[in-house]
Amino acid sequence: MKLQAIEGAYAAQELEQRWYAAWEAAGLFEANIQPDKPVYSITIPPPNITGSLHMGHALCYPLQDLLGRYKRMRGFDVLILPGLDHAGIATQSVVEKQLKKEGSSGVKIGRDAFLDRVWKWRDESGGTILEQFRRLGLGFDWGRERFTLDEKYADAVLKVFIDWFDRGLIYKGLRVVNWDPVLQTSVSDIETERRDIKGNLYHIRYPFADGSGHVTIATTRPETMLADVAVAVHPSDKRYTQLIGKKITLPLVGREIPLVADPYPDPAFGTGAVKITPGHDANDFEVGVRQELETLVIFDPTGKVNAEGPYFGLDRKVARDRVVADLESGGFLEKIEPHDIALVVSQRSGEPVEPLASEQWFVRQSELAKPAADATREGRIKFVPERYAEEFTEWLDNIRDWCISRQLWWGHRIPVYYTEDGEAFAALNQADAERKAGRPIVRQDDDVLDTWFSSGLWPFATLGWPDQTPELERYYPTSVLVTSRDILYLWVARMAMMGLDFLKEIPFSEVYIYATILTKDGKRMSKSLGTGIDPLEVIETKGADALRHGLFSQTGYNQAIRYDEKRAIESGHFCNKIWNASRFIQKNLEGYKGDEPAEFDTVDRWILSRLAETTQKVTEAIDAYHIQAASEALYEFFWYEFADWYIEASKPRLADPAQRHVPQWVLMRCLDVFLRLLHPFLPFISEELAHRMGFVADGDFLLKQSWPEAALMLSDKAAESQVNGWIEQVRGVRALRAELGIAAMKTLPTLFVAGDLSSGADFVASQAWFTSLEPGSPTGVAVSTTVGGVDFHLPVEGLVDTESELARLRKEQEKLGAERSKISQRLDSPDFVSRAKPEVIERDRSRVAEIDSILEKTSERITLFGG
RNA sequence: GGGCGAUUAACUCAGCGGUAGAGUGUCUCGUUUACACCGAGAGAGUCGGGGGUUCGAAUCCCCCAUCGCCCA
Repeated sequence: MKLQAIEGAYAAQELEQRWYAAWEAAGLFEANIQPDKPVYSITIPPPNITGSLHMGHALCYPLQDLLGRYKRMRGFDVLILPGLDHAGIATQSVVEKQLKKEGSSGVKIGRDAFLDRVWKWRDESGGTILEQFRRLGLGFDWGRERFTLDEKYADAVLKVFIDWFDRGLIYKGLRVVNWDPVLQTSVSDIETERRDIKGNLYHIRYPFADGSGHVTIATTRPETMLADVAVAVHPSDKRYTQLIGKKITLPLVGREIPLVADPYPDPAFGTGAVKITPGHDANDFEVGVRQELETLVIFDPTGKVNAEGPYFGLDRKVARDRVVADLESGGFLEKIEPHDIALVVSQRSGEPVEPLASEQWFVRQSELAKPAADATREGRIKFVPERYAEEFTEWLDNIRDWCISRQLWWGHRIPVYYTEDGEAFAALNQADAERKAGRPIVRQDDDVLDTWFSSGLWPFATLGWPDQTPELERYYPTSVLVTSRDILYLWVARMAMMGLDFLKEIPFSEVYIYATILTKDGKRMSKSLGTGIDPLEVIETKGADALRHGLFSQTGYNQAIRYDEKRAIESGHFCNKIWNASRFIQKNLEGYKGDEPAEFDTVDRWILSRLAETTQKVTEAIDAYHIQAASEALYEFFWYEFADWYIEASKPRLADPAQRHVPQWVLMRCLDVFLRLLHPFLPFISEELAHRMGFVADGDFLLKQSWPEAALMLSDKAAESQVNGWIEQVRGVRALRAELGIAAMKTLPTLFVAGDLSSGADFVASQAWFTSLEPGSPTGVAVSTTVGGVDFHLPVEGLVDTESELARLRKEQEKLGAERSKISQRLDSPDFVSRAKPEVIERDRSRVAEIDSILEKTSERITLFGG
């Protein structure tokens, strides 16, 4: 055993960087197919190549690191495969912005040159986030890093697309999609956000063509009336029954449109009559399909009016003002009411999304979703917390077809090739397409696939699929997916569907959804709002271990965490405590040989038993993803039991050469086991101390040590309850001292004791800071307390203020009296005595007896002080 | 409109049928040969409100309120 001195205060910075380099150099995180071991695998949620570390990452990835380290120590063959997502829109925007600065643009330089430019950006600055991951101490298999646009990965994407296309699951159709007029592409639902804004509800009169009056409709988007094709009312709405089928002359436009009956309008909303604009509203589009109406689109891809006439070329915002003004001057505007609107905004551009009917590629979902929903219902995919399973299956059961085309260049280009007459073939390349078509191909589809289409293949494409590689064979299905709630549908559901469809097996058996990190006052963390906290800054100032622990200590089955810097500071203090306790042990190893003692004292068995219990708790809590409980168990054991009591109690014994080998061994044993338990949580400080204490040899690593087995450790409940009793007694005596203003830790000569302390005398005397215990009562004035059936008398001749001592005793009397009456009330109830569990009744009875005995003594003491 | 979550000490959060807990902050005392990033002690809550189930409810059920998230 080789010790390296522990000196100075704990300083995270230097040791964290040093250890990460050593771990990586030693290939510690590489998965090597080890057939004799059970498998544990994770393919991490690939961050965007444009991403930079935020607090969500600082929780998500350390959680996976924790699980991986834990499983490795438990003897699993662990693979944690990292990688990056090409992030279509985000990346394209970054490069477009660069070009704009140079006075250029994608359109100017053309598709190929643009893509070269993006690849160049990716090689130079894409993926810095993976470097930042190393600062967090993440033990991922960097040699197996994957990227969703790798050549091999792209093959998997092609295969999936072609397969689905040939099976008729992929189709092209006219649908209303979320259109981003700035980025000029469709965006998926997840790429949009709702924002509640104050808007208006415009009531507009639509006159009947025959001049017989009008119907008033209410709308929040008057400008879209240019594309109206009907007005709808609910069939049961008596106000309109007589009018159904009449023709309406659309104001400003003059087109004749019908008044139709459809279940969509809510009679209670507005006037009950709704204008129908299938080209610019998803609900209206469905009405249009049902009512066989045509679809008009009046905005071009940039959001400007494309219809000939007075509004041509106006931006949609300007068009609204003009349309409203014209309606007003035409006498069509009945009123304008303030109205709250849930505006849908594109996350990427911040621009309100334009619902726009356009030709897009879709994947039929119901047939693919069913196996995923069934797998969840049957428990083959388990969610933690469980409540997400229902949410998940519900979504799958009501799934809508998936729009997979994006009007971008950066991504997997849709492998659809067209013949001159417009027939479409999905193929690996043009030659393959021509072979399939049996005639020349004139062009490939311009669009690329939704990024989620490729990331949906992540758990198996990263392992080499469609080839049947040894990795795929061994590590699929993966063990767990750790992810956040907001991509449950868009990513998790797709992986489940794709994995089940192509590999006939679920991609992961468990999904752990961790909490969203908010600011300390409960707001969303966002860079644009300036409410974000940079994890790297926390690492710089407090250490990655402190950051990890601060977040872990709040992570369980909750859905939100308020991050307060105080948590990381607190965790830093914990690190410091561990550091200093280790230093203390190291300084007290004189003559230590490392042999297990033949006999232990009660206090030794107490702490060893607590260690076993802690091991058990931590293990169970990790298995249940209740990381908070595991962190807490480690914290409480180390600080409140090991440091506060065992180390303190060991001091007198360490001073005695005849018996010091026993506490030395116990201290070392506890620290050794504790550091192993701590390692998955705080990998750096645990590694550093395990080496400095000589638990792990040079060139070896804590990660290669075995996880402690609670079942093999000493458990001694009798010792636990005995020492817990002594601790209570020490606390009672200390409180007495404090009441009298006697300094803590200032050793006093004698404490008188009446009652049976058994072998706890030394413990109580030393911890309550007395030189010796003497049986019986002192002759002079004393203050006294009774704990656990033992009376303690502290002689205080001349020290005590009679009045304040009387007050103290009366307060105690009152407190005990209140407790007694509460319990005896319970015991007096026949229902309680006949129905409650015997041990509960027994506990109450003995407590009443104890209180009575203390009360009796308290009265005596009051009398003694002349009360 | 539907669903989910939260509401516990001044603040941040545990506990989730059997005597209300922690950290931070507050007050008092203390530098003792691991640690003042420390130690000792104290004070602080009718566990959001109202019903119900139970011998017993912070904990289970129902209703309501407030806040947050998701879906429409």
